[in-house]
Amino acid sequence: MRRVAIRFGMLAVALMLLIQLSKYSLLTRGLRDEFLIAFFAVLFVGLGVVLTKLVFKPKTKIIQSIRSEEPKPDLAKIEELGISKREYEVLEQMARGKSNLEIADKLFISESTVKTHVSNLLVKLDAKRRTQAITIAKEIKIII
Amino acid sequence: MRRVAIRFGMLAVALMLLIQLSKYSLLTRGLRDEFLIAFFAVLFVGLGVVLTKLVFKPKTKIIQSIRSEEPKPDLAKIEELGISKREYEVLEQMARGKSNLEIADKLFISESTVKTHVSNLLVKLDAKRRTQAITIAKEIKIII
DNA sequence: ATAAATTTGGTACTTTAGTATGAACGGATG
DNA sequence: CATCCGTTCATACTAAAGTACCAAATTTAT
Repeated sequence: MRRVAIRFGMLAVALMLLIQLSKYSLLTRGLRDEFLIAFFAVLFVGLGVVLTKLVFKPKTKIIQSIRSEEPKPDLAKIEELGISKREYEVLEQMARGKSNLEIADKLFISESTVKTHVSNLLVKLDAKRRTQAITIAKEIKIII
Repeated sequence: MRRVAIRFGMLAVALMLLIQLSKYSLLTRGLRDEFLIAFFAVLFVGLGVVLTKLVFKPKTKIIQSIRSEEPKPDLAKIEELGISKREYEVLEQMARGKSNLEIADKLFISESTVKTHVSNLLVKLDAKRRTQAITIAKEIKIII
């Protein structure tokens, strides 16, 4: 990346030197206006490069912003489907591979209640099985 | 790639033209040295900025490279766990919310065979349920 | 070619998952 | 205050998932 700038600078210098050589002999005179300008040209181009790199350097933030696009559950769609808080909690545990009994223990409710919630979720997500409910929920981004 | 070369060529030509202009231009004749230097300083700094932005612009490619990090099933881990091709096919269908019968129909085998494959997968993935197998498989990145 | 692993399939069984239905409780709302 | 909604739970049932054990055909490797 940086090499490109360096190479360009070196090439510019070499180019201008060739121009000078083609027109005048280096031996006849010392430094001349063209050479001075060329020197400053390269110098300030390099300065511009460094400045730009300093100003536009936050690449990590760009990456972060890209990555932070996904971890957002679509709250609007959750409401749209009429999924309640408790149902959503069950859905989250379900998506983590928990059984009905395990979910019941974690949420301090009976397995019957979990079954009710799961059944409601299947209807609301238009799924036949819990595995399908999970894939659908991830597709419509109501869970991550 | 080719564009960079073309732009470089064009910029080199522009640079030389500016050198020539500084020598013979009617516009710059009456101006003093300090002003001239300042003018070129700003000009070339701007040139450096433009150049850098052109050279370092491939943001889309960076994004692609970031995104292309994930869609790679860890083939090494699949072998490590001793998961066969057929078992992996079953795992893929399973992760898409398919039932054993649906998987059987899709892979042209009996439901019994699917059950065998699923059971083997549960052992190899150290899971108690298919939902857990899916989450584990995604965690260790053998499926996307 | 023989051994080893994969793939396939079956039967019989246990365990989860899911459905249907009913009921009770509390909070919010008009 | 009556009603709707969400949450809770139970029973009884059907369906699907998963286990265990066995067996044969096929592929792959040695």
